[in-house]
Amino acid sequence: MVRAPCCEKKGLKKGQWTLEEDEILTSYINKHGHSNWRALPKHAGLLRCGKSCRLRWINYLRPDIKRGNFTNEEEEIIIKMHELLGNRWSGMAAKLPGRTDNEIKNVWHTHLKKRLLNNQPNSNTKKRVSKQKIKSSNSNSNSSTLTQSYEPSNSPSNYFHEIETTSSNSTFSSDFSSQGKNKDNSINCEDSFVTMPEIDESFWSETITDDEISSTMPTNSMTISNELPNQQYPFNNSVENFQNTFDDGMDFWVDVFIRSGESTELPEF
DNA sequence: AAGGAAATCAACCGCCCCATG
DNA sequence: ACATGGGGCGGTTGATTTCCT
Repeated sequence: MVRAPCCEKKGLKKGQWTLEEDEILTSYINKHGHSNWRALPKHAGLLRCGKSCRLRWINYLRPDIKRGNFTNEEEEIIIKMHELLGNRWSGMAAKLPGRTDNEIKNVWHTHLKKRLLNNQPNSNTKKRVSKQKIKSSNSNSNSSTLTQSYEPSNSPSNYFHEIETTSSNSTFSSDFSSQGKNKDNSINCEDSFVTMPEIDESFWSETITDDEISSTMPTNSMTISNELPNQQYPFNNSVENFQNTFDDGMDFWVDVFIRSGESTELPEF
């Protein structure tokens, strides 16, 4: 049986979004939400496929999107999560607030993969400066709704504070093939753990300078200084919070991985 | 300065999973 | 149990930008 195309192909616009389209979509979603992507373009008056609208919103128009170059720490996180999850871009995006799976995927394919192949510790040495594309009719000029300047965020690694790298002896299966969809939280993890809090938007709002980053973040280490204030590491050991935090299997494995720090005993895929 | 090569990234495509009837 | 529709995901493409000679 052949499935019907997701949307009527005829008469639908493709390619770059215009500022006007962006505004229409943003306005509509702000007003009505996006309960039905397929019906959305019709109701909003857009000549776009519902999927295209969804993608545009998720990857670009969403208010919580974080633009700009990835920090070294974010790249390190991506590399490490890729070791754990493979090409589970959405899983990685879930742990990098403000970043989209598409963006992570692009970063991986453009320079992280090459960096690993070349065994380079830092890709920024040759990384091109990301500039907003200037197109006459292009939505990329929609700075009215999006923050174009990138502020170096507070370190995500702060949340991985004091991870015991020797605690990698957690007894878990190496089968990750179904973790993404696994809703069963009854995974037994009796070894040492800490609660990984959800990273809220305020996490990204604080800015630090590059110098601060470099002084608190050794290039090749996920461990950061103990001298930073405690509130930067909102961990506690509550089992209750632990259970609430791990809403799905993916979160669990990501956090197990993160806690394991530099462990070399990663599962193979 | 010009032109080609390489890199980047937004967007599309098609498949898969899940919810629903 | 099965069919169907919708959402989500990962792979890929192609336009654009930047670098290099």
